[in-house]
Amino acid sequence: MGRIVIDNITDMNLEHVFDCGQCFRWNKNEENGYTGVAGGNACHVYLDEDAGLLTLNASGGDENFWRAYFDLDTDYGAIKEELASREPKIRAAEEAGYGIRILNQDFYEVLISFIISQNNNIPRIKKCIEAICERYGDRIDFEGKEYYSFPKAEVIAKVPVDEIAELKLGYRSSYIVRAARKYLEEGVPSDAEKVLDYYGVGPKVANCIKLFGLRRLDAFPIDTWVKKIMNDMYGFEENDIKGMQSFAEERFGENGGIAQQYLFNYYRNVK
DNA sequence: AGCCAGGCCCAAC
DNA sequence: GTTGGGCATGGC
Repeated sequence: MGRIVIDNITDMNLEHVFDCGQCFRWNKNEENGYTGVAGGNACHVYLDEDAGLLTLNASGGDENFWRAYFDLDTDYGAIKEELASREPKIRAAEEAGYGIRILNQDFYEVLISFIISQNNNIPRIKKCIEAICERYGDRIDFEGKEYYSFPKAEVIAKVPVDEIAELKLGYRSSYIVRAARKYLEEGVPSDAEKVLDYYGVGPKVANCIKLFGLRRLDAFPIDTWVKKIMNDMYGFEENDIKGMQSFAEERFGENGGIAQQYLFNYYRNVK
């Protein structure tokens, strides 16, 4: 598909985009960029922040696809100002995580990925997802190397649970197959609250799916890290999930999910 | 070695 | 409606 160069890029930093826990299939490459797979396309991406140039070298996907995927038409500078005006203490987290953008990912890929994420750590989540892709995804040959798409729901839905369990997914194996089947029947939910109807999806994973898979930017996922943050920064007891949710609603509002990404990045990668 | 990880299900209160 | 044990696996 060749190279795509997009100019006028501001408020973007690849490390922060890919290392804030929203996606699992992008890794640093040897040319100071990142390589990953999205929408069935393998892609190398590079950013010259000073020049404001984003360069993509992908096996597929046109500029419109990648522009949407990387959320290039959202003004994050304005969002950061709005959040900080309502809750000044977030400024430090915004600065530490400058250039985070909420990717527009495929709902079903997000659904399966965050089912895998539960009670799991990020390095192992990435390994589990790559294992599923290599085993059940479509091979993508690109520049002499092999990549794999995220497997279609049609494929996963037919896999016996004990077979997919060979990939060391633990008790999540059955959740995954059941989720693929449900998604095949129902498609992308029209009501975001319905993600909770998936077996194996609880409040935290549901909020991740809403935020990353349905672009519900107000969704505020509370995991073990955010509990620590909310305790440290705002004095909440670690089991006071309701208090934290309503605080996020009131203080961060429609951009609560973006605020959460800054905070999550801040505590995992800085503090 | 032992605690913990982007938690959830289910039974028992 | 809330609370706590159990859960597969491996990173650190």
